[in-house]
Amino acid sequence: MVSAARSGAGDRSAATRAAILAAAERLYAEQGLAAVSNRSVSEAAGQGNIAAVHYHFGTRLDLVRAVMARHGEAVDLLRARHAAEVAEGAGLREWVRCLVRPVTEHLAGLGTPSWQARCTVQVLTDPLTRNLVTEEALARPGLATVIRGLEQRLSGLDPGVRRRRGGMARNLITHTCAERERDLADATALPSQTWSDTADELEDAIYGLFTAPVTQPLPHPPSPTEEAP
Amino acid sequence: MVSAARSGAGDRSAATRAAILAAAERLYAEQGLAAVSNRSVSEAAGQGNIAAVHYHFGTRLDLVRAVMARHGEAVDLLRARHAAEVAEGAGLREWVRCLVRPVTEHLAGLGTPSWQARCTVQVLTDPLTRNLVTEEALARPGLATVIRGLEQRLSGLDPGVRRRRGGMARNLITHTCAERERDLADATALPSQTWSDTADELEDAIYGLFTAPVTQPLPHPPSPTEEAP
DNA sequence: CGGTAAATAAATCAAGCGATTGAATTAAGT
DNA sequence: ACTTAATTCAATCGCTTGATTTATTTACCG
Repeated sequence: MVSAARSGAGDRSAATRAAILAAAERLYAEQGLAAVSNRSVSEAAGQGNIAAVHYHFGTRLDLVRAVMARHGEAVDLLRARHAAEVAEGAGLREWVRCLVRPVTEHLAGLGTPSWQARCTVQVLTDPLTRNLVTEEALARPGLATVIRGLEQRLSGLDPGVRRRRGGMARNLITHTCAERERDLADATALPSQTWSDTADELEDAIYGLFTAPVTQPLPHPPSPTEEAP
Repeated sequence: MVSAARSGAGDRSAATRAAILAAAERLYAEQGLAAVSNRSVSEAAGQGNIAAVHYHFGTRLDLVRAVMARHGEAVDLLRARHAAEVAEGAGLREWVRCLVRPVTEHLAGLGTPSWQARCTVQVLTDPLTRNLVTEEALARPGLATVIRGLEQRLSGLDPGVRRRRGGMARNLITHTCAERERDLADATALPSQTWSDTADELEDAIYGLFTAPVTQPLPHPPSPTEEAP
């Protein structure tokens, strides 16, 4: 079906593929995954041909995979660079920065309006594509490095609590960036916040989240679902 | 079309309405809003009739509204009760508790498996229904009381930061509960955490989030999107 | 210049969709 | 028992979807 071909004809193909990916990302972000047909993606990509998506990518899931992979690598390269900079003696704050800045910097680099963050939320929320993303993300080496750095600085924390707070941090980054991206796109007025400001606030929040004192849960009382008024 | 009728025939109607709401909530949670047709909802509700949804609720948006309204009031009553208990001299921690506990307690009361939390995430993520929910939630008196209590305890915070951290807290509650609900539903093994444990961890996290030190953003440097390596 | 394969276009298929319709069923009031 | 209204059922409309197949265009390479 495919594969960028033997020769310079790949230029045309690469251009259409890029157009399709950009169109898909935008439509997914604006309308949600399930609401967007491959037809509308093809049309929005300027291809009068409604089968363009099928030709270049195959099934719908393959297209989603390709859309997500587009930014995944770039972000992870930024992560690796940040991780290399903090090196040895870094504290928790620096490792949190390694988690947040790569995302915001990448988004800043995309200009306004962008759709990546909102598209990510849509893909991450759709029950059929959820796993696809998380698996792909966890395979990134840069992320693994940062997670290791964070775990070292959080070794005092109960493993379960640490894991769940990590998930909260992920949620915070993902959805905060998506909301910020939406604000930027809708902004009729001038933007009051830069991506760097958003990163500052995210770092503060996640730092507070990780360093918050831990309440020891009581051993389960007889009925956990009811309590007398 | 509707309106629970003049007489005891309302029993039958009320029963089917409830069945439809339950089925819709479950399907929305499992498959996402846009992936679920009114037909499949009717069928899943045991109505061989594919037009049952249209008859009892009207359009698709009306059904979503009804599904969301089902739990909204119950949760807000819990919120009001919690707010009344903390009363005057309460600290930040107690007000955070007023934000978290009503949600987890309501979910605990639903038993396992439940779909409310995951359904909420789906409705909240779908671009067509996003606003519908947030507007409805902000009109609740209990929530308003709790927000007022929180703002009093956070008066030292910059209003913008306070507002955005509030949004983060909302994200944290919503998505953490949804993930927890999914874990509970999937759990082949025994549940290792109760809803009360989840509430403890959420309170810790949000308390840390609200009390985290605030980084003062630098006045914008020439180019915020690039920085030399 | 002509051969060749990639890329695009156009046409087709069964399936499912929302919405609406009118007929059959149910049960209450009298 | 019979009227009457609420509810359920069954059938229908025009439209869009994913997937596939067949033609047509494009441009590189010898």
